[in-house]
Amino acid sequence: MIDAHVRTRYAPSPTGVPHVGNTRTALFDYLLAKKYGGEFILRIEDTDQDRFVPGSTEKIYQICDLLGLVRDEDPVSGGAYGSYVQSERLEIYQKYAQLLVDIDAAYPCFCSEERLKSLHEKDKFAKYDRLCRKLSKEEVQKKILAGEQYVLRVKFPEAGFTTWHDLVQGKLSLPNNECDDKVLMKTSGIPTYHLAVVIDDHLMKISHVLRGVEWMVSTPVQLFLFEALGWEPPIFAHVPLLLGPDRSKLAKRHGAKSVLGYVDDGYLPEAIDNFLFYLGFSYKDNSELLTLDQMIDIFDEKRIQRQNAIFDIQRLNYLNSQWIKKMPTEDLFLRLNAFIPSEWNDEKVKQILILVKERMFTLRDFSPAAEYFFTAPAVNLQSVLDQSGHTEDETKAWFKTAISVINKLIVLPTPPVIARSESDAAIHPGNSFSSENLHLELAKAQVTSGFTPKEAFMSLRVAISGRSVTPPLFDCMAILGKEETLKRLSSVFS
RNA sequence: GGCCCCGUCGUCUAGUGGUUAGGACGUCAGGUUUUCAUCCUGAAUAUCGCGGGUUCGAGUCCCGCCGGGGUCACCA
Repeated sequence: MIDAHVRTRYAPSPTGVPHVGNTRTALFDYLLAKKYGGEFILRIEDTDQDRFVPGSTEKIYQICDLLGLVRDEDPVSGGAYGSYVQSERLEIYQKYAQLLVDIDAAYPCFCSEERLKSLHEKDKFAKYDRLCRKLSKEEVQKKILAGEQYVLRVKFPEAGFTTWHDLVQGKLSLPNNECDDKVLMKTSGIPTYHLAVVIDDHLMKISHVLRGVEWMVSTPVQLFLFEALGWEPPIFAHVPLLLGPDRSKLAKRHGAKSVLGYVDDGYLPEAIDNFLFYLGFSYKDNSELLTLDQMIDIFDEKRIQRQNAIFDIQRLNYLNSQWIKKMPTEDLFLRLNAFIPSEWNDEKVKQILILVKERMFTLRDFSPAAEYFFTAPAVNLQSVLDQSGHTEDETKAWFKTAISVINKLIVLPTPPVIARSESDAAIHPGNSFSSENLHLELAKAQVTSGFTPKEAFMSLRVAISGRSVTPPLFDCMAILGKEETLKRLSSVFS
């Protein structure tokens, strides 16, 4: 239970489209804020001008929108503590950087890139040797006057431990000599993460910093800064990472996609939310379909998993297929739009969807499973014969029978509704062209045909669809319509 | 390599000293079906990373080891 007013923030860098691991942290940020009736804030951390990728900020908004992560404050709609873009807050950082120098918590460092590089060449894991920390005020003054370039480094304690209580990790205690004097301000006058994050989190009144465990070991530096500035630090919560199948931090090389990529692949945002939630959290058997609001209720910061989770696409597939099945056909139809040719008739698509949704894992599965309804397949006689198990003449006779049976059924002005849809046979009298009557009449004919049900119906299936795997045969015929069904059946032997 | 975190079926996990170590995904088999999928039923898969303790009793507590991960940038 948390008493304080909760304000969390998702603070991505616009260095590309964040992958799902990063997005999961955003989900947890959102959940924590909403669980306690607080605010969820989006801040763009664009202090690395070199790695900036145009367009990423928009992609970040898109991802949040898709997943339903509603922001209370962000760069677009603003808020009481803006700007929410770090590059627009440079004067603020400069002011506090100066303050840190004044209170002797930071110092200018004139070391050249070459010197730093040589330090690392000698020892791959070398820390900054704090050379400039020993410079006298006069020496510093002289160098600055001489126009020497410098960065600002934190004057981090050389000994002792930094201890804090992490919401997820529990009590953490790191030896101070493991941290060196991190750069706070680059020569460009732009702050590094360590400085900017502390200032922003304080100024924006962030109560809980939820971020990936990769930040755990740099927390002492930030804690030191909070203390130096006389500010109350937020509560830190370091959440585990998402790992690729090879167990290393999920990355592009694993084919790690962004939420946008998965949506493109036909995954529903609802399923992605659900999937991300279960990766690192458990509720019942971890397979129930949960809405965002339900996740808010269920979420408990104390129960966030501590071990890294491996991204398993099969679980996403499962959740996605379940969401597809659960979703009303009308709603699902709306989602399908981007995945089907625009010339396909809406009503027909909906009818097919009722049949096909049971068999879909992603929205992309629809189109290949539906195309023969719109385009007559090329059917070769041999494949029909393979299914019928009879000679060409016998098969031809069976088809003739089937055709005449179908011919007797009358097409009503109302569309032939398939068996599984909301409508029922009542509005379709016994002699009408409907799935149910097709079933009844063709089954009767099959009995006297000398064909087994399998032979009789599989051959018809191949004839109308060109394939041996389709939804129930009579439903398919009903959707195809009497005319088209007959056309396809007769064309086999013409 | 130093430091830190983690370690229960392939995967997500339940488990807070006494359980036949449970569930779900996946896998396999059977049932249903004219096919596939759905659905239903069932099965296999975990010497709880390993080794020592503590205890009448340990997945649960302690120690050591091993394994995995993270981090050690004027990147976040």
